[in-house]
Amino acid sequence: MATIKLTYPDGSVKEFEGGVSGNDVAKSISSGLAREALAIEVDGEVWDLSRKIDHDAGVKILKWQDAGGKYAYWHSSAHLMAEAVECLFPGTKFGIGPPVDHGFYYDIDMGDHTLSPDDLLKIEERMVEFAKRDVSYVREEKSWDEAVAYFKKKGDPYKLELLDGLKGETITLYHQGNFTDLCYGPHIPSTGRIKSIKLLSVAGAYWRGNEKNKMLQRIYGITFPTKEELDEYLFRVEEAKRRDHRKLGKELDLFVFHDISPGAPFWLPKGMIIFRELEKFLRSELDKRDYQEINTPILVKKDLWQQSGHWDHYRENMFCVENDETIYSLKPMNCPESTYVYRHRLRSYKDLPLRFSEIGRLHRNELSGALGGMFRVRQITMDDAHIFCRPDQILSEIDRLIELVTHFYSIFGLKPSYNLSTRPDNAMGDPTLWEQAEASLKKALEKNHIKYTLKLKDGAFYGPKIDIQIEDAIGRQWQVATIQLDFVMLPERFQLEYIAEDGSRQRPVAIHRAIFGSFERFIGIITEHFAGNFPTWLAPVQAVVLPITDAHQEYGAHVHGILKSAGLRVELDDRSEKINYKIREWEVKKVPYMLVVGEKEKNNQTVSVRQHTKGDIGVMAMSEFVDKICREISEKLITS
RNA sequence: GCCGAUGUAGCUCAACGGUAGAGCAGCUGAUUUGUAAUCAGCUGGUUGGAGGUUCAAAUCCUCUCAUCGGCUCCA
Repeated sequence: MATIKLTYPDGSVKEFEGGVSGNDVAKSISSGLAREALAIEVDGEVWDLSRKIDHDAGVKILKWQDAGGKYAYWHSSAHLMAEAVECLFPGTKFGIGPPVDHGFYYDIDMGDHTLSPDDLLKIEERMVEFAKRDVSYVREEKSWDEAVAYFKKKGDPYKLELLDGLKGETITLYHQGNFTDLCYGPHIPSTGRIKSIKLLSVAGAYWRGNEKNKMLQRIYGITFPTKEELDEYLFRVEEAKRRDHRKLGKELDLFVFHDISPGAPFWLPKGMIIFRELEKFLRSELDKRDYQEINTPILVKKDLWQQSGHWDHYRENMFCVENDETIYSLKPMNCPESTYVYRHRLRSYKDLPLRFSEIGRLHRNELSGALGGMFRVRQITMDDAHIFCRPDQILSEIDRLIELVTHFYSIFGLKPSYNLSTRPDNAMGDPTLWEQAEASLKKALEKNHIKYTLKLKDGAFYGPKIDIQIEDAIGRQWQVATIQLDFVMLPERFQLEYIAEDGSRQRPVAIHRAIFGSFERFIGIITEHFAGNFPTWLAPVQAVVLPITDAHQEYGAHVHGILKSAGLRVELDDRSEKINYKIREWEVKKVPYMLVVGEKEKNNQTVSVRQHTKGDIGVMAMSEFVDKICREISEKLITS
């Protein structure tokens, strides 16, 4: 066979005989690499190591560290799990079993049998056993007819349904041990690579993600090449649990939920302080940037929603009440009402842009099963704004918004990432305007040196948008802010106009934007992000004065008074308890500063400062401490 | 809404057909303490709710509400 040229990631080119396998390529580089290799990338496509390469190509050997390697590893793990399930529960029908970001799952139909945690353990044990056999994953190409015949014989209706969508194509099957699956692959060389296995949970999932279809049982699992990596993963899961805002919210007296109003928090005094600080921060930033705050009714007649189109498309999510034969609804969005503020006066081109901000309380009747702590509530407080501008002002407005958003997240130590979504097929509005707007969004992102992911055709039907995700302290991504252009929904439906320079009536462009997304969700996110150790400016109690004995209460009260008049949220713990006891208690409450005062401090007019999580940071003059903490608060420093 | 699990004192959990219990918290008293828990006593529950089975139900059954993990949806 002819020789072929393979290009490595470093650009070097090596010649091989045609039909060389990825495995051979890995071996030719080093035996160590061959041991670690899981798959090979051939011209950007991930292949099995055993598959023969017969043309010139760019190649990269994939190991566990590579995303492609992990995916193949977990994909193969899913097959291993399926084999264990089939062995323990013959007759099980298989749906799909792909890898996911952290592990893999397989959707299965077991008829009447419901999997118990005990079953999971048994499956896990069997997987360990099968993995040890160290059998190869074998790829086989079959004609469509042969594949159909195979799964007909096996009696796997879901696989047959999948095959329906692959008519005329060459079908690949993968075998390992006694299990055969319809699968594109790729897979790792053999089951022996899978060393550490943990089945995590079983949950219902609709076949093909469609709620009209039958619900299958989905088993989630994860595997690793070493036990240490599994332990580390499980530790990270524990860490996430430790940070859970539902747990911390209760422990730190921030908020609680009650059966009496599912999906709506009761804000406790301490949580309300965080809420108010965020509002204060938001308002001061928006004031600097020439926003005008408005407030619109919560309860409005359904006529508004008929005009906005929500009545047709969003009605099942709206709470309605009837009064005197008129149907009202609690607003699920602020936007339609903001147009009433716009239309309050005839607007001139000179008035634009108009930036109306609104901290609006919304109600959305989310499905009961969708609720989850602060992350998904029915009563939402949104940091909303609607900017009405001329088309030629889009660029500068987006530019300002990007500056605002970047500034906001930097204060919290959250890393933003940006997605730009463009014109979908069902778009409404002038295509030229779309093009112009998309170009403006791009330009604004580029001007700010922001890398972004382009999501083609993912915009709303009324305009393109920039979605912003943030990454928290433990690497999780959250969708929060959104900047949406709107040529249609508000401007057209509500017939917004401004008088242009030439006296003609023109349509403004509306920009919908939120930064926190919602106060509820954002507070949930930062509670987990900071693990409850809020920066001093947000901390419900910023400092607490701890007199050592009753003899120091008077001085303690003096210190407390000074801090209070400096504007701090400070408490005095004058209980007759041991100092260790008090310290422990306030440490658990995650208060940033403790001021221990006893005989020495009283005589020298000082305070002994203990910082949360850091311990004793020494004795300071009172004024020194006040300066320190006040600077920390005004600069919104992150100290934990 | 769908699938599965769970619901016992303010919190974390025990009791799994036979008188509901512990730790923490709370209250009372003693203790006067130097950087993560002083001691003693006391209070606290129609076992989420409604029905049913049984001589007897926290425990078994039915319905319902809520929560959790997913699916769908989404700020």
